[in-house]
Amino acid sequence: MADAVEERHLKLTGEFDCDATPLATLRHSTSHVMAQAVKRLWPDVKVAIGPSIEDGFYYDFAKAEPFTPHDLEKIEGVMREIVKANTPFERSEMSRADAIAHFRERGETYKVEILEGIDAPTVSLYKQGDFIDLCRGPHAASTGAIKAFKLLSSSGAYWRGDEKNPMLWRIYGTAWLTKEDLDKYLWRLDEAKKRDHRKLGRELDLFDFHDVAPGAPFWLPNGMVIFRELERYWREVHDAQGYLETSTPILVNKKLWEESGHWEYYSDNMFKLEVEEQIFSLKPMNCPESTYIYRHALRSYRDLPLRVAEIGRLHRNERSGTLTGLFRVRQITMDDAHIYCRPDQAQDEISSVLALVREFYKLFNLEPTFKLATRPPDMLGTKEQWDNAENGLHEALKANGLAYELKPGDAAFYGPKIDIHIEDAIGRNWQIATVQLDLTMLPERFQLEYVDADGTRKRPVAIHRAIFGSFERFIGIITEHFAGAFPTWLAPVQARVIPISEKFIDYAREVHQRLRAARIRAELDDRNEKLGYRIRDAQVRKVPYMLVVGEREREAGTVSLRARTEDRGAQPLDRVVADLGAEITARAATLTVGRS
RNA sequence: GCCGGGGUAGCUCAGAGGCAGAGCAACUGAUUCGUAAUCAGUAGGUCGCGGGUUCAACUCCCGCCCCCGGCUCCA
Repeated sequence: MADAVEERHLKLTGEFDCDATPLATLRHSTSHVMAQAVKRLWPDVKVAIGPSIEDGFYYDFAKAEPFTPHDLEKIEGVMREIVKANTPFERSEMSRADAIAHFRERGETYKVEILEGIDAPTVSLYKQGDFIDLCRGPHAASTGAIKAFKLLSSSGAYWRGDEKNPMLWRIYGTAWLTKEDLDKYLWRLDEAKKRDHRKLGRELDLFDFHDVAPGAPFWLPNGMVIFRELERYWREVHDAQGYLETSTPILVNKKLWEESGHWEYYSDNMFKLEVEEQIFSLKPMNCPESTYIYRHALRSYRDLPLRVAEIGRLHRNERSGTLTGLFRVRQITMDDAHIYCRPDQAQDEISSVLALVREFYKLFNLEPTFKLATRPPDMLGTKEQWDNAENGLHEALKANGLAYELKPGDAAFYGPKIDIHIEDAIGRNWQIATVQLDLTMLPERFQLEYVDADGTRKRPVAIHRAIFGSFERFIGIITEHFAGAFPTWLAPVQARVIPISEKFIDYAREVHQRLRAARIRAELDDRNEKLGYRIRDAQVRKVPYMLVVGEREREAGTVSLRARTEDRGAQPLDRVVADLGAEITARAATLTVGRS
C-alpha cells in the first residue's frame, strides 16, 4: 500500500497526492515541514520529493554536503518551532506554465523537471508560512496538527531512484497521530535492533561471516542444528506428500544456461569460470536442471503429477552493497520443488502447495498472507492458457479459504504466481514462499512431454515453488521472530543439567546420560562457578530447560526444572525426560514440560 | 555498483605521529555454593590488506577488501 504511494511519487506521473488517510496525510505534512526547516537552515538547498511511506516519510534534497546527525537535531528543532507556530497549510492553483516559471525563478530545478513531466494544464501548490511546494495534497489543516514525530536517519538516494541520476540526500523521519504511537514505533525499532539475527548469531554461536567469503555464512555447530532440524522436518513432510528428492550439479556448463535463457537475461548475476576451455557457471537456480530429471525417462500421463524436490545450493552474484547478514547472501540454499503436471491438475497441485505452506508456517507461529500476481502485458502463451491458469490460482486460494490480495500485471511473462508473505512477532513483513505456475518457460524451452492416454505427446505445465524460500533467510527471520529463544525442537541445546556443587556431580551425570539416551540435546554444566552464574549463562544462551540438581533432587530422584525464566519446581526425572521427548517430537511451539 | 559511516584482543569498545588499553570471554588457582554475573592471578595484538610520506605510522596520504545505514536490485 505504502509502496504504491512511494512508487507513484518516484514515477512522477503527476499524482503527487498521498493517501487521504489521516496518518498518511499527517506524515506527508510532516515531510513538508521538514523541507521548510531545511530551507530555513540552508536556503541554497534544492528540494526534490517528499512522500509519506510505511511508518513515516522522507524528503530528498540536493545539497553539497551530507546531513550530519547534528544537522538532524537542528532540523528537528526548527520543525518544532514551525509546529508551535501552528501555520495553516494553504492550497492554491496555478497554470503549469506559471508554476514552471515560479520554481525556475527560485532555482528549484527538480520541481521544474517534475512539472515538465506533468501533462495537466493546472497544478496545485501547498504553502505553509514561507514554504511553498508543488503538491496535490491533501494536508493537515495546519502545522500544529503534527504532534509526534522524529527524524531517524539520512542517506544518499538517487534522483527518481535511477542510479544514472545524481545522488540526493534523503532524510527519513517518522510521524504518528499520538505520542503513544510514536513511542510504540520507537520501541519496535529498538526491539528489532535487539533481535538482529547478526547479533544473536554471534552471541548464540549460530553462524559467522568472514572476509574470505562475503555473502556466505560459516554455519557453526549451533546454527547447523537449526539448519538440520528444518531440513529434517522439510523431508518428513515432503516424503509424506509424495515429493521425490533429487540433487543436481552446482557447477554446470554454460550450454545449459543458454538453453534455459539465463545466459542472456541473468548472466550478470552468475559466477562463471573456465574449465578446460569450456565456460561453466555455478547454478543460480534449480529449474533448468530439474527438467533433466523429468527427461530422464519418457513420462506417461500416469506419472503425473511428478513432484521433484531439491534442497539446492545456489550462487548469485549479488552486488556487494546489497549483502546483509543472512537476509541477503550470495550462496543460497533453496528448498525448491518443481511439480510437472497436466494443465487440468495444476489447480489441485497449487491447492496442496498452499495447504503445505500453511502447515509449515503454523509451526513457527508465522502469519501468512497471500498475493496473487496476474498476467503482465508482455506475457508468453495464449490468452486461454492464462485465463485457465489464473482461474486455477483463484480457485486454489478459495479452496483453502484464503483471503488474498490481487496484484494485476505483476506476474512473470511465463505464468501467474502466488507470493506468500509472513508477519513476524514484532509486526514486520517478509516475503519468503512463492508458487509460480509456469505455462511455457520450462515446458517449451526444454521440450517437455508426456504420453497421454490416447498415445499422443502432450506438453505438461510446471509449478515452481519454495516454502522456506532460502534456508539462510528463513533462519535469519525465525532467529529474529523468536528473538533467539527457539522452540525446543529447534534449540541447539535443549536442556542443561546444573549440579549445585561438585558434590552432586554423579547424579548430574546420570541425569545428563538419561537425557542423551532419550536423544535430547543436553549439556552438563559442571563448571566451577556459582549456581547463579550458570543459571544466568543458560538464560543468556536461551536454553529452554535447566535441570538443577542437589541434595534434595538426588534423594528423591527428581530435578528442579526451570523453563527459561520460569521456575517449575521439583519434578520426577522420569517424567521430565518423557515429557521433554514428547515436546520435541510434537515440535511444540511453547515450553510445556512441568507446566502445572 | 553508488552515497555516507566504520574495521584496534574471541566479543563490546576506548586511544592516537614516539612502549598497544579496559570490561566481558579464555586459561590457572582459591572457593563447593539452591535459581541472572565469587575472588585472585595469567595469557592474549601483522591496530582489515597493500603501497607511500616520515628519523619514527595503529595514527597522515593513495589504492584495495570487508562490515554497517540507505539507494538500486532481490529468495
